[in-house]
Parts: sequence; structure tokens; C-alpha cells
Amino acid sequence: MTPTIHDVARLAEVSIKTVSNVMNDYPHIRPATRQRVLDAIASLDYKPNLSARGLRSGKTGLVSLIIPDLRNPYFAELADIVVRAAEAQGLSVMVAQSNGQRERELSLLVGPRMQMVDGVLFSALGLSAEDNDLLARIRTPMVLLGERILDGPKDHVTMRNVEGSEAATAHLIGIGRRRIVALGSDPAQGLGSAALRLEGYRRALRHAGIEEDPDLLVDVIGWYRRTGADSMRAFLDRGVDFDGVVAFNDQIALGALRVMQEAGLHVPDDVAVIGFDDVDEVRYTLPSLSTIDPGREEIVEVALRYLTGRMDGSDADVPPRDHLTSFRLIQRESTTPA
Amino acid sequence: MTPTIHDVARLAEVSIKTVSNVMNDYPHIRPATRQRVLDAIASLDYKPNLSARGLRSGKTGLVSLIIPDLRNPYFAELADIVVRAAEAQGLSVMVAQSNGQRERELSLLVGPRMQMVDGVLFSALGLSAEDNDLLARIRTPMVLLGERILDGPKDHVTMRNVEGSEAATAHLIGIGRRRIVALGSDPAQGLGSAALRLEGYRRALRHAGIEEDPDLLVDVIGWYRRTGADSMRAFLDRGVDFDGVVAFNDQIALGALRVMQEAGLHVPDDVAVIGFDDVDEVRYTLPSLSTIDPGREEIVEVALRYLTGRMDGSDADVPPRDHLTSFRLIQRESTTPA
DNA sequence: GTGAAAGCGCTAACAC
DNA sequence: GTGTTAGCGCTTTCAC
Repeated sequence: MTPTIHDVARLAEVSIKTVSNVMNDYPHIRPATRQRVLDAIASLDYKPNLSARGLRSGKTGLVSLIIPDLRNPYFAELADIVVRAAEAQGLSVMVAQSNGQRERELSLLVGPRMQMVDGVLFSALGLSAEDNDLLARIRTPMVLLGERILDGPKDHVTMRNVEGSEAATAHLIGIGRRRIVALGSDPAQGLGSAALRLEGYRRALRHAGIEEDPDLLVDVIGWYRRTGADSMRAFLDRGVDFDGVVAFNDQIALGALRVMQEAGLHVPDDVAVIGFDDVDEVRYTLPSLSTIDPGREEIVEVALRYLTGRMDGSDADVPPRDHLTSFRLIQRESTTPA
Repeated sequence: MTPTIHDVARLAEVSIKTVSNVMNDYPHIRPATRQRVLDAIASLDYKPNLSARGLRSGKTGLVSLIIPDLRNPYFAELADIVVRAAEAQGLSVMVAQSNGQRERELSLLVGPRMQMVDGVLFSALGLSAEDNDLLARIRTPMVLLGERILDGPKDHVTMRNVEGSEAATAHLIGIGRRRIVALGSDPAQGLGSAALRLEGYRRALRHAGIEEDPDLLVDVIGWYRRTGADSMRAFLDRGVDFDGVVAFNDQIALGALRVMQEAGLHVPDDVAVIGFDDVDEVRYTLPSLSTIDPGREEIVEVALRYLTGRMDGSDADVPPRDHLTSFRLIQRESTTPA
């Protein structure tokens, strides 16, 4: 069957300890011995059994990434970066999908698979601050992503939502727009991205001395292209005058973009549009979409640094950390001044 | 520390064997005993150590999904379905990215992580039939996805590429187009999606009695929005007359769509366009994109069935299988007859 | 510098 | 029906 460390030891005429030493780069091994072992490994095509190693060491080299779903390009691109970054550190990534459902998130967090990973990157959508107790009880190292849970019992990394949204709105104001729709507010969401981005929108208006018009606050339940399109359609039907749109993510923006263009509105001349996330696809729409780049690379880099610090115990006594990444406003055709 | 089966046994006042029996749904246990064990498990919040179980049983409950990358919406959506389907069977999914590079694919296939999974779904892009020997040597159950490797030593699932492409082309012919661009041919690719889809294109032309014009075969190296846009721009510069485009995937189609519209061409009136893959985003472009739905659900369902059959040994002696899924042509605005 | 042996937590053959 | 025990393949303490 598949060779074990004993087979290697026998072939190299050493003990299994020596084989183990070679594999783990133990320093004091005679070069000749090491070479014999390496040759034996190669000739048997030996691969260490990771379950056995995991049992012994308590480490599996696996981290879990829990996200709502991969159909959402934001999370797909996030997962892409996580997988790359993790692999660079010799870690593999298990992807689990919650569909944004609280029940599903809970069962993933307490499920047996948690036993198998050294750490978890968790992008919560259903859980909230009320679940902090449960979160605190989880032993597996964990870093929270996103804004559902702030000031929780775990390390947390996300973007500067308020400032990002403020910058997006200010950008539209800067190119002369005054009747700006906030597309994506969601009263049901409580604290979370929607609330924070709405806050940034308001700050920008206030700063520019523009009075907020409730007619321009458009709810979008679930941030997809379809819901963005539906909400925009309903908004257009109301006949409210507007000249700019801050969409709270790119998917909404794309759905709205299509509906506005169908309705004969010209973007950016009639309506300037800016999104959030900078997913890849918005570079090639017509017009291309201005957006806020949330600094995904930085999010992943910091999150993984926090996580590995917890995993190897070097940050064991550090209280929960909070990191806010810097964003970038990316101007494209959808907000080009006339 | 974390409780073990011994702690549970002590608390429930039974032996570890009984605890193990309860967990594995062994039939002959007195209900009262079973309940005591279950209570003990609950009160200790006991979770079986999966490394130990994996060491003992030789099974980890993990499958690996090797794809080029998650930035590509086709693979992100495929991964989404794989994760869902695997979870429904109690399996977890490890995602690894190859970037389509042969070297990276090879190192993933022989790397230590293979030791940790019960099976592999492998969407090859760099490997080819020349690597069949290597593939044959791999013990881990494996199913190949896509068309890089046909008639290989492993089970294989993909769509009917030739027929799909033929249908797409025939559809354009059916709405009166005669000068149809094949966007995505790639002579370097040898056998593979590009060659098969080109073959389908040719069949449809032949069937309709349209002579092939080499000027209408446009290479696209790497099937992204950007390369689709670049290739279309170069093609437009050549001033060749055309009235239809069969793009070999949706990303190419979207890049080309933008460039054509920038150039003042109207889709579908001037040029009808059809893509391949039916990724989610093409529903909300303007115009929405007609495309070939490759039957991803079926691909995943069959692939996972093949894989689990190999994993549990029930199909151990079955020779490599080949399954071609049925596709669907989805007509949207980009090919609406005038 | 290398070997012998214990033990990580679990499953399953075998005993009772 | 339930308990005892060996052993999966590895790392690691302790000898030598």
C-alpha cells in the first residue's frame, strides 16, 4: 500500500526518528544520512500521512473560509486572494458557504469540521452582536471579516465603510451632482454595511450643505444585480428627480445601470453612478463603473496575519484586534464630468 | 483541554467503545445508555477529533477542487455548486488554484495535500494528454472536468462542446446572419475547448452551406473580458464585414460587446452576439447576452457521483468513464431578431 | 547524530 | 449489549 515512514526508514537503513528529522529540517543530521533518506523518500514516492501528523501535532494546516456564497463576485474574488495568500504560507483553504443564513452560520461554527481546521476566516452576514457569547466560546482561532459584528470577542478586519461611502458621495458632489440617490439602504439590516454606508453618504451631504431628501433613500433587500435593477425600476416609476447614484455595492450598481439605460437615461451625463467593491467585471461595462476599492488584498493580508498569530500562539494573550483597511476611489466613465 | 472520547465515556459511565458506537449509529445499544452518552456529549460539547478518525479510517471527508482560479466567474459558479453538492453529502471542499499553469497543476497533484483528501475534482488547463502517465499513477480517486484531457485514465465529465457551439452558430444563422465571427479560436491550444468549439462553428456553417472565411476566425489568447475586448478592437481595425459573433465564452463576449458598442455598432441589429457558459452576470448587461448553458449542475452532479463511487470503492473495477452533459441555448436580447 | 518507545484520539476485532 | 485492547502513522522525549 502507500508507503509509511517505516518503509522509508528500512530502505534508508536508519530509524524512523531520523526520517522524521529529515522531513522536519532538524539541523544536526549528517549530510550522507540525510541524502540516503531523501533518496529513499523519492524512490518510494513517500508522502507523509497528514492525518497522523495532524493527530500528533494538533495542527492540520487547514483554514476554513466561511462566506455567504461564491456566486457573489465580491466573495469569489476575496476567496481567490485568500487561497493565494494561504497557499503562500503552506496553508490550504476549505471553503464553506452559509448563504448568509444565521442558522447555517451557526451550524458551521459548531459543526465537526471546525475540529479539522487550525483557524477560521468568517465573513458573517446572519450572525450579529447578539451572538457574541457563542463566538466567545469558540476555541478555534478566528478572524471576522465584514461589518456585521463589531467590537466582538474576535479579531476583526474590514474596510472604512463610512469614509468610503463619504468619499463616493463627495466625488459625485464634486462633479456637480446634488440629487444623489443612496441605493442600498436597508432598515432591516440594523448595523452592518448598509447602515455604515448610509452614514457616510449623510456625512458627505452634510459637509456639502445639501439637505437630505428621504425620497432619495432607496432600499435594496439583498445586494444583487436583480434587486438593484428592481429597486431602480421602482424608483424611476416614482418620478423623483435625480442626477447621481451611490450604489452600496457593484452588483446593485450594474442592475441599476441597465435599468436606467433602458429608460433612456444617459450615464454619466444624466446620472452619474458610483459603486462599491471594485469587482473585476465593472471595468468592462459600458460605461465602466466608478467604484470604491475596499482594499481586499490588505484585508486578506491582515486577516491572515492575525489568524496565524492566533494559530501559532504568538498572539495568544493579545485582546481582540480591529483593523480598518484604507480604500481607494476609482474613477471610471460612469462619473466622468461632462 | 478539548474533551476526548474518554472524557465522554467517564461522564456517561460507559466504555469508549460504547461512545464510539453511539456516534457511529451502531444499532444494538440500549436506549438508556445511548441517551446517557448523548447527554455527556452535549454537556461536554464534545467533538470527535477528525484527524484521529481520519488516521484510523483512512478517510478524511475532504475533497479537493482544483481549478484555474476563482476570479473567473465560470469557475466561481462551478465551485459554488461543488461546495453545495459536496456539503449535501457530508463532504467538505478544499479549493486549490492552478492559475492554469501546468507546473502548478503538477505540484498540486503530487503535493502532500493530496494525502489529505479522499478525492479530487480536477479542472485541467495546463496538463494535457501527454501527462496521462502521471495521471494514471495517482492513487487518489479523481474526476477530470473540462476538455483538456479526453480518453485519459480517469473519469471525465464535460459538456457537449461541439454540439453546443454548433447550436450557437446555427442560432445566429437562423436569425439571418451570414458573416459570423468565431471569437476565441486559439491555435496554440491544441485540443481543448477552443478547438472543439471551432469545430462546432464549422459544422454549422457547413450544414447551412456557408463557406468559411478565414478572416472571421479571431484568436483570443486567454479568455477574459480584457482579451475579448482587445481581440475585437483589433478585428474592427481590419475593417472586415460581419453581422454575428459566436464568442467561445461569456467573458470574451462581454469584452467584445463593449468594444463594438463603443464603435457605434448596435447589438443585435448590426451584430448579433452569443456567448458560452451562462454566467450570472450576462443576464443584466445591456443588451443581455444569449449564451450556451453548459449544464453545470449536471456536470457537478455526475462528477461527484463518479467520485464518490471511486472513493467508497463501489466502482473500483469500473474502467474510466466519460460523461457529456446536455447543454441549453438561452436566447436573450443580444440575438433577438429585428 | 541516531535509536527506542510512548502516545496523540479514534475505530474495530474480539472477548465476555 | 458492552468492555478491552491493538494499532492507524506520525512526533517527540529521552537514552546512548
